[in-house]
Amino acid sequence: MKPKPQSRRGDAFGPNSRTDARDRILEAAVNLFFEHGFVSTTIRQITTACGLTPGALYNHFKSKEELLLAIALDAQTRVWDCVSSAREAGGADPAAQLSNMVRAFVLFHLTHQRAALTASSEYRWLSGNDRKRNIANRRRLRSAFAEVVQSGVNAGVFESGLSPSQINIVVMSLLNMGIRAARWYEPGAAQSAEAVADLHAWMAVRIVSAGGAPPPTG
Amino acid sequence: MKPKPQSRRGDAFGPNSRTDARDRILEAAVNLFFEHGFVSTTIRQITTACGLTPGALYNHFKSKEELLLAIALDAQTRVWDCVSSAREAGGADPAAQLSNMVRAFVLFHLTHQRAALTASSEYRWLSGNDRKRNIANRRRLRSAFAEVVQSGVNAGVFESGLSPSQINIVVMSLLNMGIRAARWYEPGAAQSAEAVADLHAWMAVRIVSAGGAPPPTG
DNA sequence: ATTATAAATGAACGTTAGTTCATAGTTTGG
DNA sequence: CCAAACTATGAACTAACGTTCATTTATAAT
Repeated sequence: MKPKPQSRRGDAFGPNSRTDARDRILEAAVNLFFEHGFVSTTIRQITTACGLTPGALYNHFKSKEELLLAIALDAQTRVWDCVSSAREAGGADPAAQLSNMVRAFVLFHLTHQRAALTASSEYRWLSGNDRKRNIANRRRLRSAFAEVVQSGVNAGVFESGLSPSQINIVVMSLLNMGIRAARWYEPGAAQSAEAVADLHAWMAVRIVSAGGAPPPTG
Repeated sequence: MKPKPQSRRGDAFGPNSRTDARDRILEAAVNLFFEHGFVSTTIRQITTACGLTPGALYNHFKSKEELLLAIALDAQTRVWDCVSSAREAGGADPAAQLSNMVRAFVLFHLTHQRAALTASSEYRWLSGNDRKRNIANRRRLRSAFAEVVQSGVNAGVFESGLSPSQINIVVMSLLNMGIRAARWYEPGAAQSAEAVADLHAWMAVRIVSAGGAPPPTG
C-alpha cells in the first residue's frame, strides 16, 4: 500500500537527506555483526536498523553471506593498504618497518573496530571460495610481517636465535593482540588510539630486538 | 518402541562400555562449540554425536546455555588453579612468576584447546549472572597478571616507565595471544606445546624486562 | 519382589530464521 | 511522456531451532 522507494543517489543534504541504501545496510550490518556476531544477527535486525523491510536487502546483496563478504573484503583491502604504506614509510630499517606496520595495523583496528573485527573474526562463517579468499588475504598479511622480521634477523638487528617457525608464532601473536584490541578498546577511554597503537609497536620491537635473553630453543 | 536407557555408572569396561551420559554430552559439546561456535551448534548435533536423542539432553542440563556454563566454569577454574600454582612456583621473583604464569596459561590453552577457547571466547553468549560470573573470573585472572607485572616494576626488575594502564594493556595482550594460540595451534605440528608455551613466556619477559627502549609516554 | 527414581525415546510445539515473490511505486533515458 | 529498469513492500514459504512431554524402560533402594 505504501512502498516508498528512495532515491539511489539520495538527497545529499537537507533534513530528510539519506545515504545510499546499500551503504546504510552495510553500516547497520557492521554494527550488528560487531555487537551480536554474524550468526546471531538477523536480516530483520539489519533492515530495521536502516529503515527497510527484509525483502529490500536482497535488491543489494544476494545473501546474508555476501553481505559479510563485502564488509570483510573491504576491511582487508584497507588494512593491507594501510600496512603496506606503513612498511614503505619505514625505509630500509627492519625495526622502523615493523614498528610502523604494527602501529598502522593496531591503529586501523582501533579506528575501525567494527569492520576490522568482523573481517578478522567472523570470516569462519564464509564458505567455499569466499572463505579461501579471506584466508589468503590473512596469510598475505602475516607473510609481510614475517618477511620484515626475518630480514631484521638476517641483518643482525633482531634477535639472531629466532627460527623461522618461531618468527611465525611471534607474528601471529602480534597480529592477534592487535585484533583483540579492537574488542576491548573503548574510544572514549583515557588512552588514545594512537597511544595504544604506539604501545603495541613498542612491544613488537621489544620482542624481536637483538640483545637480552635469547629465545628458547625448539 | 526401543527406549534403552543406559547405566548411570556405565559398564566401566568391555566392548560396550560407556561413560556417563553427562560426560559424553560435555565432551561432544565442547568439540562442537570449538568447531562451529556455540550459536551454530545445535542440540541435535550434540546429542547425535554422543548417541542420544534431543530430549535426553534435558535430563542432564536444563538448557543449552547451562551446558555452555558448565564447560566455561570448569575450564576457568582449572586455568586459575594452573596459573596460581605456577605463580607460587616462581617464588618471590616477579620475572620467574610472570614467566611461569604465561607458560602455564599458554600450555593449558594448547593442551585443552577446545574447553579453554570455549571458556575464553564464547562467554558472550551467556546471559545475566552467568555472564557476570565469567567476566569476574576473567578479570581476576588479569588482575593476577597485572599484580605480578606491577610488583616487578616496583622492584626495578621490570621496565620502570610502564604506567598502570599500560600494564593492563600489556597483560591483556599477553592473555589474548595465549588464548588465540588455542585456535591456530595444531597438536601434531613441528613445535611442541611446551616449546610454544616457552616462547610465549619468553616474549612476555622480553616485553616487560628493564633495559632497552623505554615505553612510549601516554 | 515392589516401588520410586532416573533416563531415554519420539513426536510434537511454537518461534524464528533466511529467502522468495507478485505487486506497486520511483527514477532514468530517449 | 512513455517505457524500461530499479527498488521497496508485505506476505508467504520452508526449514530448522530449542524445548517440552507422555510414555517406556532401566536402575536403585527397601
